[in-house]
Amino acid sequence: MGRPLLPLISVEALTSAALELVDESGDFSFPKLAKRIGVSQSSIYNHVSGRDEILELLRQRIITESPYAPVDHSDWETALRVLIRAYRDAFVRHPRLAPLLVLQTITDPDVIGLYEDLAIALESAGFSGRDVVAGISTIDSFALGAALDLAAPEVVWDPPSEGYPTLKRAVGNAGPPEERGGHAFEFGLDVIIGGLKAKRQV
Amino acid sequence: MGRPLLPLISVEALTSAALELVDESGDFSFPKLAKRIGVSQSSIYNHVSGRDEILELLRQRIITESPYAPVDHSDWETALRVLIRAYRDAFVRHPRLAPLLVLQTITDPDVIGLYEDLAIALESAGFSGRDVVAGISTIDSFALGAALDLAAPEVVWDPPSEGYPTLKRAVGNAGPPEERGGHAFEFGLDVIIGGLKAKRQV
DNA sequence: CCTACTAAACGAAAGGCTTTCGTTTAGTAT
DNA sequence: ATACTAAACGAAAGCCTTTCGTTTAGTAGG
Repeated sequence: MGRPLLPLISVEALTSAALELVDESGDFSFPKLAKRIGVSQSSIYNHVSGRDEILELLRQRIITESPYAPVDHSDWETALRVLIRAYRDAFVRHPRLAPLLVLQTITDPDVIGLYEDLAIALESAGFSGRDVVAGISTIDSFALGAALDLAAPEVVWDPPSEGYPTLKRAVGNAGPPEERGGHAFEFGLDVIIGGLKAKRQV
Repeated sequence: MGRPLLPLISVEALTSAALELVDESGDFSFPKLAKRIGVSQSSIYNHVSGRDEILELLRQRIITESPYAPVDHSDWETALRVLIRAYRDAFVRHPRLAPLLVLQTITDPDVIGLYEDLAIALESAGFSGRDVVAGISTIDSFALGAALDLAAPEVVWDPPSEGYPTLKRAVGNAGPPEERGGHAFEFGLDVIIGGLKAKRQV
């Protein structure tokens, strides 16, 4: 077939198709990606270096899809809330992407920029030295975990028939699944902010 | 070859070999597993149903490998600290296992028992209704994130050469990598406990 | 004791995946 | 005009998980 008059593939189209596949089936592959765009598998390698690069493109796509307003670092609490919420919101629309990005090293500047803002907010909260990194780590764990929860809402919340009375009662009172994730996030956000406030004063 | 006089494969040996492979290379596969035990790939299916079952066996193995003492639920703060630490300790010896278990539905009763204990501790802390589930969710996110951090210590902490001054300064002050994970966990644990304390009084 | 049945090994192969390589053709620059 | 690069293709290598039929060892029933 040789080179076509107009390129059949673009990085943007590739990213969009991959995101669609992930939203629909929880994963993507080169055969399926190629089929959806209407090209052959091998042609994709003319535009990206491989699977990992596509994963990083997906991360960048969803992060830039839900931008956050410039944060005012004089109010560290509000700043932190905005940043953590932005991180989580990125995954709300594409929950099944979260598990795929866990194993992946972050290279996207937009994402690292978010970490930079987190570091600034923690410093203006009064933390310094290794506590800043520890704080980022804690926030990162929480936000990633919240995103994973969205992808697998049924994991823990359906205990076996025998035993576990307290857990079962709690789940029974937790309300519908859609609401649960949202409330859990708000609750956890309050816990993190409250905990940082308390620790700051020590 | 037919059936041997003594079985060549046991579920325990299978689990041990898979755990070794994960510790060494971050993953396992049927060909490598079979080679290590000295049998053929297909024979493994006489003992387990497939890959997912092996993953659940691995989860159970590391959880039961680091048991926690029975918790005294009259002291909810200590109880929570013990439980969260137990969860995290399970992954300290096998950090590369964490990413593999993320996508996996939890079926192991020992693990669900840990969630039951978490629910009891949160109730005795004064939480009720959907806040109990939200609290478990928050703790779960944090513990899982901490385990993932152990597996990928370099993930975030290597920003590009240009920009990101605050993040870079923080990383520079964070000390050696081995120490970093430990300190981050202790910091986060304090944040979570402190945040729960503060929220309880509202 | 003979006969069925189950358990546990095997090899072969189906069908998935990522990636590489050589080939062909279109555009671009010297 | 000639070389070089870009972007498509098919074919294939080399992984992976899982299934299937075959062979043989042990076990239970008559």
